[in-house]
Amino acid sequence: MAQEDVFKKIVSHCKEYGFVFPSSEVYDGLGAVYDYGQYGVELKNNIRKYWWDSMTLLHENVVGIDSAIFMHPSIWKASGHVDAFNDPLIDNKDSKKRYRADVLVEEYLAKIDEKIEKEVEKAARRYGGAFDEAQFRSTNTRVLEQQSRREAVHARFAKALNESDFEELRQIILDAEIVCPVSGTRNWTEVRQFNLMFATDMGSTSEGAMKIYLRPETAQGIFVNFLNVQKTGRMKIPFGIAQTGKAFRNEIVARQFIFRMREFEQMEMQFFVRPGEEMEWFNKWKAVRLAWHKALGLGDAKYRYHDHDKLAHYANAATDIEFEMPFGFKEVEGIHSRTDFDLSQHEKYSGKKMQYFDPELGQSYTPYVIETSIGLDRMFLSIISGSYTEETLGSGESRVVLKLPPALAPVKLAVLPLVKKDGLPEKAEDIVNMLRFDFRCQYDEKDSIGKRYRRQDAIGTPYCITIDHDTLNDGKVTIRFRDTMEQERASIGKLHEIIAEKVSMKNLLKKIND
RNA sequence: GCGAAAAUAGCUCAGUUGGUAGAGCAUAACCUUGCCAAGGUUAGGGUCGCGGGUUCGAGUCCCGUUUUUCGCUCCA
Repeated sequence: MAQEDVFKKIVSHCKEYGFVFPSSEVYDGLGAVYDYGQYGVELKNNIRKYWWDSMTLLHENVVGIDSAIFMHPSIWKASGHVDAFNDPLIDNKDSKKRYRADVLVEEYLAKIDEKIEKEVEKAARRYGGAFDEAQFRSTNTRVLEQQSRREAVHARFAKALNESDFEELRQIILDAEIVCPVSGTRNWTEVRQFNLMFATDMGSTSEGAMKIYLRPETAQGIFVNFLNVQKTGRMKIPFGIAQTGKAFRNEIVARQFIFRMREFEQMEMQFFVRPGEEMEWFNKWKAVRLAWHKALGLGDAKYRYHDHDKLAHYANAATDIEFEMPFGFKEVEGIHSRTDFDLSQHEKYSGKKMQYFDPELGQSYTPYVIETSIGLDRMFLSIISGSYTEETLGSGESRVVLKLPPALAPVKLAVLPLVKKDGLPEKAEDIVNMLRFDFRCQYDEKDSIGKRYRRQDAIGTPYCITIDHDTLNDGKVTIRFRDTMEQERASIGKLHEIIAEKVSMKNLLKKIND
């Protein structure tokens, strides 16, 4: 079966069985926004809990916070998002390629510089030792001509950028006769600005309103609370702050189901270390995070690291953990060594000191930061993708089963009376009432037992408990296992213990260290 | 954002040269069977994505639009 077909089936399955719905579907949907359904929300909550517990229970020096989505607008200036998320873009209509308009002009200026240098080199070779470079630069007509071209463009360019005058920016590109490197034509669109941050107004009157942004990442809420947590929690470096929450990006292209959404949830941990020790911690967290993924048991071969060659402005090392989705290996988590960039920026913009006094070293410094940042929705998609299985049974029939890690499954067990008479439903209800406080249970008496097993398979319920006529006499039930379809008899009194062992978050967490 | 394709019931799809909307599965009720789905009877569910146009008449032809998928592009 082709990979795209599998992906389509997964998307359909998510909708048909109440995991993920397109947002606002009755109004034709809203682009790249999705809602989680009755089973989706359980799975998502369980993934979040797995992450949260692994961070805050397994590491005594990692604590959590929950910062607000609204933050002071200056935070996004300090972080670089206001600049980086406001690129002026221009398309070439022939090649269909998109460029940053400012980069096109900068490249053009760099080319003129190259030409001038070539002229100088040529002249230097020709005149040998008697060459007076400064005089050549100030008198040679070709150099002067290039120089004046460069200066004219540069002056306009600086002004246009400063005033965010995109019409002028386009005019500069046209006047300079800059061509598309691919098509070689000058058939350009307008220069457009893509603001990747969502904005809204705080303050109820239009005059007093302040433009604020919906956070494009949760990390900054941790950085600006760094000292609050350090001081009130008596934290000593190295320590980490974890946070989960929604973030918002006005993506130009948002696609591939819940892989890239405009509203999404991040699970981030910023770990503060001594300067100079960052690579050691970077490597440690790389290993810890991969172990967390692998403990889910979806298959070690489905994960790989992808080290970044090109680093973001704040990082001195970065790697992704990629998962093999139906549409290829894709990033689900990023691990970045962010240096002291963020804390230094906030110190600069806020005017408040963001330093830590290290009693062991007897000195103050701005800590370096290792970030682990994982997309909860991407994690959800990777787990669904890795769990979705179509099987042909011995009888020639087929079944669709979500082989979810039991600790993450939305429903832990289904209680099924073999027939809906002779007191079996009543017995089943008793068992549900006994177990419902600890496990999400479902009771189902409709249709044949085989059909009910298939329904539970489709939502990934790891265990089915079946009550038959013998149960009324010997107090034993059948436990049917989702993945193997094998069955075993067990007494009702032991059910809690057996189920707990298999679905507990604790046992999943223990696997991380194995 | 550009290009291409698609959109009919919860899902998968059919629907003739334009003539008042169909199937299977799913769902609900009752009966029957009872350890790996698809026995019987009955019921609910669609303004054919939305808006305009052509026509006596549009699910079907034309235009626009929205959403989705694929490719490009972008990705802190």
